[in-house]
Amino acid sequence: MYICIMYSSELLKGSLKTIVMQQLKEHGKMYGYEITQRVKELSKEKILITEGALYPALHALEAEGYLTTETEFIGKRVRKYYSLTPSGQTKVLEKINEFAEFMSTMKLILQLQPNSN
Amino acid sequence: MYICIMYSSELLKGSLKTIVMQQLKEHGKMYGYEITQRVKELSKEKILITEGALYPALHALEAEGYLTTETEFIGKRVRKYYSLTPSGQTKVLEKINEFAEFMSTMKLILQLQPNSN
DNA sequence: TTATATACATAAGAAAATTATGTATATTTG
DNA sequence: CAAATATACATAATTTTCTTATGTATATAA
Repeated sequence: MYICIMYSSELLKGSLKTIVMQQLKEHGKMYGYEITQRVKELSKEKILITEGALYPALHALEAEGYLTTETEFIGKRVRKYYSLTPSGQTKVLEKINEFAEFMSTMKLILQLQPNSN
Repeated sequence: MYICIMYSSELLKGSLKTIVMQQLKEHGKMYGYEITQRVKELSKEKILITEGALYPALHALEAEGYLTTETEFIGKRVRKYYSLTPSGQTKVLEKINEFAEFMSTMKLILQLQPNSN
């Protein structure tokens, strides 16, 4: 029996695309399931990206021109690899900066001491 | 003509109640408009809480038992002061801790260097 | 062989904002 | 002094972005 404190629900809103794009920036080329697993591992189970959130986000980012896809077959199973387009590479930097600034402002607003992490 | 980079829209989602409760924790007793102005000032115009977001949030927090209200008249104009209930005082600490943890995880995920703010 | 993991996708519903609208008083400015 | 702006509340319609549920299918571990 576990008690799982997952803030993925409320606080994650608005930062999912940033996380996804950062992973692609770091690893060049990834497929959906891989992203969920890596984020799960990196966050020590604290950020669990659901499929219902991930796939629509990936499709939206592709429609916005930030991602391109290549389909690959592993045996009979399909895998859809996503990678950043040039405009996606610009966008991810913007998003990361924006998030860093947001964190900085929130630290001020919430009066968190500089080394509270 | 200005260019206003406001992340209040996307990133703020899920953290509005935390901000509001933190302000009440710090100042004891505040009315809605006062909260918007203080946060605006503190954040250097970066976090602009809209009325359509604030008032429903305050009403919800009151319904959840975290806030109580006192109505005051300034001349003929009404002012509704909110303050934390005992359970609200507990809750705000939880919320701040949760946010700090979230920031810490995001710093890891987004590979932000410790002093990037 | 059965459960679990991998791998995609979409639809219904909920939560929490934005934007728009409404009401009213107080103050500043031209 | 009139008009614009600031103060102060509130709610409704809409949008965004999740969760939860459902669906399909293959691969692997127990």
